[in-house]
Amino acid sequence: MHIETFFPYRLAVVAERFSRQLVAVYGRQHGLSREEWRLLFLLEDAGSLDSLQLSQRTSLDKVQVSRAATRLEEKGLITRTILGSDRRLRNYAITDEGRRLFRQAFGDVEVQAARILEAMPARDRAALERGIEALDRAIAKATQPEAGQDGRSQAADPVPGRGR
Amino acid sequence: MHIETFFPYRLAVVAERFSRQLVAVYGRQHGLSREEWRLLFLLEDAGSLDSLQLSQRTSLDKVQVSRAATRLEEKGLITRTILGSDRRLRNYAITDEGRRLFRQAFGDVEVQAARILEAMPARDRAALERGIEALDRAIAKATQPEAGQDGRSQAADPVPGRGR
DNA sequence: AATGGATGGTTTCGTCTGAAACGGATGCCT
DNA sequence: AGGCATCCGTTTCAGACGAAACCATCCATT
Repeated sequence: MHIETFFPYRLAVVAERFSRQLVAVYGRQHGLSREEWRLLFLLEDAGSLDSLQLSQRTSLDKVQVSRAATRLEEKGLITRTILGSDRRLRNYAITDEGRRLFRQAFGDVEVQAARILEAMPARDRAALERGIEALDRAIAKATQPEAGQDGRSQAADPVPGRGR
Repeated sequence: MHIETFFPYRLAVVAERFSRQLVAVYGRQHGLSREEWRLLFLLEDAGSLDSLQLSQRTSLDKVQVSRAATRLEEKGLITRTILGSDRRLRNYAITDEGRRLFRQAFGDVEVQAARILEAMPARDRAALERGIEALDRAIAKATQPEAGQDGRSQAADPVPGRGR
């Protein structure tokens, strides 16, 4: 078996290479870490989110959110307030400055992403999008085998769910 | 723009989720880091490689190789010798113990990968493979030709071309 | 052969990361 | 109300990482 043809390796390498092209933009050029970028992305879209909503919509765990939010707050890009209804929770909101920075960074990232994706034939691009969505579903399916109705429950659970 | 529909985000999240399913096997279960895993993979295939051949065939940089090789040597899974022909170079070879461990880990990883990929309809799987290969080519295409406009030829390609 | 520049591997440094520990806050149960 | 388990966010700690500095070796030129 050659590693170059082992699909999981190909996927990981290509995905990382693509990601690096974008990190080069929002990271090096606009000074955001990956987590900060994602958090700003969510907040620019929603304006304001509490931590429960946030954890539902990100692939970030609570530690990552906490650290990214600290840095974003220090930079004045978001505000973080304790919720009155449940003082364990936080409400995150994007500031004008944060919105301004994000929009600029997002524009640049979009350009870079488009530059790469438009170098693909349209059919390949469609195949990629289709394949990624299907893979996502397959992971969910293979990871949580029960799914209720058809009763074909796979035997022992070999990999405890990713505790996020 | 919702982050959930931003393609670069989708790709990164899904690829990482897939990767985690495999790291859970060769990592948690067999005690290998990602870099150790890749190095063993190459060496099990080739038996023995010098560092030049190795850098052509991996996405690992020299620091990662050095560190992973140190750990693998400590564990007795590979040997590392200085080449007589050029004493700057190293020759890496897999040991019997390394081969044994890798084969076991590889079997387990393959099962886990197949469990997920076989949960996809065959056509989606084909689309995914096609899309990934095309994306790889598109990244190469969109990043290489930038040397022309820039005046300063900034040769240093961070990812040396994958020989093929 | 000696010098200077290039090449390859290792080490160092500051930062980041994940897992676990921690501490505040809430809801449940008696 | 008082315990007690649970839930959240933050902090801690040890290990991992990337970039740059560093050291050894080779090669080209003289």
